[in-house]
Amino acid sequence: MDASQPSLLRGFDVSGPAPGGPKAAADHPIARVLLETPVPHLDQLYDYLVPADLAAAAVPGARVRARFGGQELGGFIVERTDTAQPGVKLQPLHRVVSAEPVLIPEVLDLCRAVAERYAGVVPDVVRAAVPPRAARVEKEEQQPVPAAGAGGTGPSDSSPTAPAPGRGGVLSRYDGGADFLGAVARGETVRAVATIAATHGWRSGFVAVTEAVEAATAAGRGAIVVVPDQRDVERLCRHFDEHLGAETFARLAADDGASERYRQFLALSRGRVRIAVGTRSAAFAPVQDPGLLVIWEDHDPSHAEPRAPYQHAREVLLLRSGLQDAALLIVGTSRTPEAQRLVLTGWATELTLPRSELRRTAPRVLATSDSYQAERDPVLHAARLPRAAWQAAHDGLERGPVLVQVARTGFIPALRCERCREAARCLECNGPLALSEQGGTPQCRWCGVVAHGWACLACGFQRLRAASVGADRTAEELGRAFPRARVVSVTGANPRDSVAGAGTLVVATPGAEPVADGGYAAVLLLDGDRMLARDSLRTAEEVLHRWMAAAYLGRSSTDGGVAVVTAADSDPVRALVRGDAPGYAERELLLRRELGLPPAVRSAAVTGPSAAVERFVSRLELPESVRRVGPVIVEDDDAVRHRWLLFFRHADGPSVTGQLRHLKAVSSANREPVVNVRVDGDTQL
DNA sequence: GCCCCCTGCTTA
DNA sequence: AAGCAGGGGGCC
Repeated sequence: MDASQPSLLRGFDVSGPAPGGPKAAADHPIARVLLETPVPHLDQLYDYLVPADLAAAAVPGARVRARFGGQELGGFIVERTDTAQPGVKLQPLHRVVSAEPVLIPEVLDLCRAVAERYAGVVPDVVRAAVPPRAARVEKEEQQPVPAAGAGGTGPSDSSPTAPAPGRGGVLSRYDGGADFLGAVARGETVRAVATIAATHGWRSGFVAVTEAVEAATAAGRGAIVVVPDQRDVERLCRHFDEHLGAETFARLAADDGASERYRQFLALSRGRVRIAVGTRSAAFAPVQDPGLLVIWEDHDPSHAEPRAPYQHAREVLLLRSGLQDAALLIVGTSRTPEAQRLVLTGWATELTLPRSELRRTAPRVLATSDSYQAERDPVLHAARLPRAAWQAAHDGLERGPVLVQVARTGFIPALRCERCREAARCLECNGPLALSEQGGTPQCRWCGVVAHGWACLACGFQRLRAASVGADRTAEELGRAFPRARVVSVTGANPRDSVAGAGTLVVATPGAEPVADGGYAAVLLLDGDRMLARDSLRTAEEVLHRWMAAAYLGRSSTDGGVAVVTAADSDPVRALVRGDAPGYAERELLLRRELGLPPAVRSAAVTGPSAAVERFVSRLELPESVRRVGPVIVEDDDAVRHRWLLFFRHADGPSVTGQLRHLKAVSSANREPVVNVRVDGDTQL
């Protein structure tokens, strides 16, 4: 038909348009397309010819399929233009999957910024940002968003309309809080870190989040709230249902199912609602003109994407805040060194609860060393209870429910006799037996002797069981220590939202603690020393958070609330006693600065086959100030891999990650073995 | 990533 | 001259 077309096409490629095939679109006949390929050196835009019959559907942001090399790939139209890259033989777009603009320009820009920051490829980020399509959903009538209740999560929480503590709201009781809310309401780009120290646990935090979201709405702008997991999504949505209205926000969570997720996504991209609540990928939600970005509990590891390029929701929101002039609020019951760094550099302001207010709302905290082994009472010994803790629980049960937080199963690698449950001891040295990581034969943790042919010293039985000293086991032991209490065991596998009443003893693992109506009379925090014994940069920070989160479910000291932590004196213990998570984060950050460790500096881990990694690292042209550490040998499934760690200043971030990205593209183009690059990841530290 | 095509070597 | 394996470049 159009004589000018064939010359643009590959002359003899039969897969192209048949002779006299489709004409190109009259207007903007070229589509620039982002292809869904994880290959680093293909991370760029490609031009395609838009056939006339696809012209109307081929809008920017639309999902398409196009021929690329020998295969057909999915992708997104980034823009329509009149001119193509010179010297390129254009292929026609094969199909416009849907005219729905799902990748909006602001989100694409964000994906690019994230890819740069994490030395990854844009399509990998886009995959997290745009949920898979559910064709049917696009055709549905535009109904009010059926948001929260839809998941059938049950009416279980007949939550007594949130105990909104204090008139005048939560945030305004924090120094700087009222100013922050005012600025958000005026649509200004303010950034703040708020560490909620208050009884009623997360509910106070949700009130604070709601206040901030309402301020953004008042400014005529949208808002995004990112929470760590499905359970928080449900809780917060319930809260929003009551305080903002069920039809005012979209809920983005993978667990709601593909159709529902896409339905909620469309409600945002089509502008029907402008508030999004969801898990980490909600940081990319297509909210129109977001004026406020919130991350709840930014310490939670679920905020980090487990797939390349391993972006963290907090950093995504930080980038988005800059790109879209949106206010940012980092809020939760703990303070990460990352958040503290933003405060210290002046990038964010800190919203602090005045000491007097803190004393009024916090429980009294006692620390007792974890010395139950020295106790003579066998019952307390079995339940791992120092006497002071027992006393607090005993008194507390008279006045209300009592919470006992225990380490998760698996934290305590002890073994017991299967029959009499006596702790299994090494026959040589009396040390504790434990299974190694992979299981197998038990070994003494003191002398290392392998316990072949073990027999119980007490009863002679020859079989061991893992002393899963988790919540269930502890509940059993505590039942004996408190014969008159009603003992309830709550874990991730056996969840429960709330409890009430004196005489109830709740044994829970960290994060699973139910809320008590009116607060717990006493909170016991057990297994502290064991939890602190793990070796990772984040251990103390995590443990302090777990303690804080549980302690603040207790009543305030003025109401007789008490929390007892059983651990040897240490920085996190002192921080808990003082109720000073920000102070702890600050000391921790200053220490990291001295040691040259994240988050005072940024990091990148380069892992892969030894030769490839060595070559990769040696080719990097890095600023002087970059510290290289390695190689360390890591083994996964019989493959020996090397890992180098790079530590670099924040100011050098763009040049270092740019270099890493460039080199990945080069080595991928050269077909060299794949090296894994992980920027600012935790797992190896 | 996958396809294609080039190269170089084989056998006749 | 045809056949086949191996590897590198291009893909819009």
